[in-house]
Amino acid sequence: MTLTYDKHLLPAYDRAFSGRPRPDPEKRPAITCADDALFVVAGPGSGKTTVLTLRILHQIFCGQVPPNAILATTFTVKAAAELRSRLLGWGFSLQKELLADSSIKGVDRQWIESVDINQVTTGTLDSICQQVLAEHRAPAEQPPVLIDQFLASTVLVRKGLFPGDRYKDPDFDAWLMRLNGGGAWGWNLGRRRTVLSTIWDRLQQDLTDVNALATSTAVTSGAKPHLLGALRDYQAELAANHWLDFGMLERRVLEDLQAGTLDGWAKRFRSILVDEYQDTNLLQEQIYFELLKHGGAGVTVVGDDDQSLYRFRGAVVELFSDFPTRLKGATKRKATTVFLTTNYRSTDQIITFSDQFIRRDAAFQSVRVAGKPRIVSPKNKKLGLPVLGIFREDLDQLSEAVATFIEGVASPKGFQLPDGNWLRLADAKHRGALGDMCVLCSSPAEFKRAAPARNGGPLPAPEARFPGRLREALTDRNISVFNPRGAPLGEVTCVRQLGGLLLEALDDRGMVQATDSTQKRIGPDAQRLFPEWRNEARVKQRSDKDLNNLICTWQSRTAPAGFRWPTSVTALELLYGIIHFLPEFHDDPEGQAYLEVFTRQLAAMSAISGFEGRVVTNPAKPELAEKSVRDLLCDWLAPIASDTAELDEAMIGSFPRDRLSILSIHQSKGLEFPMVLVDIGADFKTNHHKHAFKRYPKDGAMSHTLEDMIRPLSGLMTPSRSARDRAFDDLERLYYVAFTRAQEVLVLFGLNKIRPDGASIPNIAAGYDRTGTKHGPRWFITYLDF
DNA sequence: GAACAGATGGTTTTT
DNA sequence: CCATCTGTTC
Repeated sequence: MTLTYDKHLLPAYDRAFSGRPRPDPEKRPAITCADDALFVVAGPGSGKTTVLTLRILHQIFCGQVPPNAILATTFTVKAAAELRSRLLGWGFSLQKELLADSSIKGVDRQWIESVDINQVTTGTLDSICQQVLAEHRAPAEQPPVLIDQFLASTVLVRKGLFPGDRYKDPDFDAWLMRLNGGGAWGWNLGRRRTVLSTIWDRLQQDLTDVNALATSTAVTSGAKPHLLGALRDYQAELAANHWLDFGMLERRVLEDLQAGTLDGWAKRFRSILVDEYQDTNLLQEQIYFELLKHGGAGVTVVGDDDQSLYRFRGAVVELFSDFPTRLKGATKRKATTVFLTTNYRSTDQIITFSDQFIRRDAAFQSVRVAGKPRIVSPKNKKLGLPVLGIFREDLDQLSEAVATFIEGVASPKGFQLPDGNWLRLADAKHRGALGDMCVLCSSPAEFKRAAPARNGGPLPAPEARFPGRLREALTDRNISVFNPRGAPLGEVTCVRQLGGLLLEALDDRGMVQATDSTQKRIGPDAQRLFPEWRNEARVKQRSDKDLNNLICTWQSRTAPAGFRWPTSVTALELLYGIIHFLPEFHDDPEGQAYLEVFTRQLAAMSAISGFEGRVVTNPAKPELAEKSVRDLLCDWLAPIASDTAELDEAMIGSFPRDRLSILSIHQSKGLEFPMVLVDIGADFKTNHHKHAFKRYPKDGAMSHTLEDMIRPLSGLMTPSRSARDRAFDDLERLYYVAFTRAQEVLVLFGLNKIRPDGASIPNIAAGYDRTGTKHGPRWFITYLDF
């Protein structure tokens, strides 16, 4: 006898999670279907992770698939962690309950006892590829080293852009600038590097190479030699060091799979499951197909084409929508399609609004999965409130109004709606209500980029954007904001203090910082920020005697009596010495994330600096000592100041309940909140062409231009839709994701100029379609004009 | 409907 | 900084 879903798994589920409703029957085929290729199209809030988890557990417990023969991948680190914790949590509970079922006997019982859920392979495809290459290499082969973004960037600049002053070539520069889609404003070395590395990554993702680019007509003849030279030199430098960057990592795994050297690994899988498949690129698809060709594994892909947001990373949504055809072409298998359309997340009003939004634009419908049904509420639907709208004349009034609304909703009394009813969140008695809401913006940045100086005068102070104004307005109301991405790292107070203390301790009086050779390597941002950091450090030193002692000891490099100052000491030791006096770095979740930036960046720079992140003190050779400090300034602290080092999303575990979170729509993917406020146009004062791409694109952006350039050279056909159409598709998906994060209350806000019932500036999110027609679900927006 | 003065605003996402 | 948008005036 084998165990079944209905007789064993569901009863175990009931006992394990008493009170939680069973997964509805709609999910049954997706969980239990034994076909060897399953295509699950899962709308927002339809329980994607539940289905994936239960499908895996069903395969293990009922299908007796060994856990180590299962591979489950997702798209982001965060999603991977979530899937793993759900899988282990449910897996152990169900295992325990199945063992408590005395009707399960003999070999079945032995099987359940032998199961070790831990052995399921989960992770992002990148992390899995990294592991595979480390574990399965030929005995004599040198293991490839995966390099991070910082090192890759450094190599690209030093080996790609600098040699022969390539970046100064007018033709090459003009071509890069045009691809970037902007003018000369803010066009600096960092931007040039980003454009170049985007091209490089795209070549990998589309399974093309530099040589193919040589035949491209999209590269001007003046730019071509420099473009090819830069990319080839970068490639050669990585090869010489046995380095792999992110894109090459997956490429290597694909090549090894094709060559058969990873057969031992590939053949062990009996089931491969891929979450968020709508964001898969050609390279990743080919890895999955290659794995399937190697063994008899079944495949399950889950996703929603309407939520594909990562074109800039090479995602091609057609790989998802055409999955059955593409799978058949590659492996002769026939996929079974299952739609999950019941949304358990949101109220009926929000579901209807979102559904009308995504179906409103006729030109969008042809890129959606064929025959896709609309998302619907469950039978016992919660009607909920209408979608609310807060629109005001200017940024000042808007931030005040939104802050007043948030304060009201989070208060025990609540906020009175136009119909007289009071809106308050369940947890309003405590400040916990703030954790039940979030503000979604296309960018959480609190300040605009600084405008250029006038006539050589001082830099004007950067102007606040909506998130910054909202923070001010909420601070006045005694509500704090959680927005770790709101300011560049170098502008965050605790980062500035820590950075300044490190600078003071390492480089007393800025002797190293001021030397000429240093100025070449420390970028302008760091040049500007370092003195400010030092000032803040001195203020801190004056307030803490012990901290001051530590810094002074380092400055003089003298040990207490009876000890000798070491000739070489790691900067990590200094870092931990200092944060001992700065409690926010161990107590506060935001602080911990910032500390992690310092340690990660130090580790990264240690790999390329001859001093390995150490401080050398050698009176006989002062130039060595100086060089070791310079390396730390240039490759450790300067990247933090210039925002090259980035905050790791995974370090921000959960959002604090007592603060209002502000996040980008991309960051909100996969999350849900009882109340969501979406910025559909706090930035748009005029119908300005410069921000048209954020609301009503004129034509494609860099990712679309790159697709047009590289896809004809790759195995993928040239895109059938225009760049402009693809830009619209992307924008509609973005707002669809934003709207469907809300469980109970959805609030749209912006300036009056984009107000849906009177908008004068074209804006996808306010009901326009790409032909210029304004549609509306606008009749059921309730405007809050208090 | 042209010409002018004053305002406006600058891409964003990740392994 | 500087191209382009908006509103006003002729």
